[in-house]
Amino acid sequence: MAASVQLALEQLKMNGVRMTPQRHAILSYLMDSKSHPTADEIYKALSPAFPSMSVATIYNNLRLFVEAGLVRELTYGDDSSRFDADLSDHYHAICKSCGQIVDFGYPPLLEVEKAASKETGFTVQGHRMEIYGLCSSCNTTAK
Amino acid sequence: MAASVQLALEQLKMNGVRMTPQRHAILSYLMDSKSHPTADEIYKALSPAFPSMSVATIYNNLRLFVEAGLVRELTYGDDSSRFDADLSDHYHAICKSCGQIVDFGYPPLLEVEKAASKETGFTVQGHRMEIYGLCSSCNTTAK
DNA sequence: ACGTACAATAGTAATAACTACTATGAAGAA
DNA sequence: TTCTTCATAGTAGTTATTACTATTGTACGT
Repeated sequence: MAASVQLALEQLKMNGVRMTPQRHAILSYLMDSKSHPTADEIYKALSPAFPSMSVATIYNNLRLFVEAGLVRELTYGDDSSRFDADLSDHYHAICKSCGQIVDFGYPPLLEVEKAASKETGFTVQGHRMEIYGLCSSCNTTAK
Repeated sequence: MAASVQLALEQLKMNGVRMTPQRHAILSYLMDSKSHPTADEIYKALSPAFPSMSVATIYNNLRLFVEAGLVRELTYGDDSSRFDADLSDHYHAICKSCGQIVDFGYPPLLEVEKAASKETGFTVQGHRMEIYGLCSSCNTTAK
């Protein structure tokens, strides 16, 4: 885990991006976390270690990571963006009750991309797919 | 088209929802439009006919329609929500350059829902899928 | 090690989408 | 027509995110 953070930062350094403690902390947190945190959650999580860190720094770095292709931004419905540093092929299942996001694997939907390209004339670059429902714990708790 | 607006409003009336000119106009506009407008676009489009209409009214009614299942809310990335009154089974292709949203048909991805349910333990209620890329006109214009 | 250049940070102000609130006005039943 | 109640307009408030600027810190060259 920590190794790939180093690797990612090396890769950034090539483009004139400097390595700062804050940047390192944000990326590490994202890569270690499986919970697809929001900017605010990252802010709160790192506040103890960086009491003077600004929210703007979080946003700046998240945007940087997204532009560098190290992190993916998820815009799920009503509230704030979530961020995912897991670049492997996977999709998300989102609980409508508790908001939890769970990863699941499935072969990429290339068929759909092809069909869409044919029907719309688009040059397809990618797609996004999510499953909505109730997670197992919400399912047993709620009626 | 106009007939189904009437039908929809009849259906709403059963739940104590009144039929107002503004409400009618918003729903008609949505049902006639194929462009998946934002709240602000609807506001601007109806302003000539309803110069005194409030943005709050737009949002109130959109929420009402969404809760009644007459309209679907699309949260595409950075900017504001878009709304779609086409309830038939279809997906969206979104141009990364101009932001245009084009409908395309494809059989519902029930296989994925089943697989996700099996892997995550979710009770699946639905899914969302979009294709991202360049529309045909942006593709020829841009390099 | 030291100095320098320039990117990054902190802090705050600004923006934008959306929601909450309240007094007035209109739908629709009796 | 009259009354009840929901809807609207207008505005103030909230929240996520961005813009801006002075200061700080990184990393490269020496």
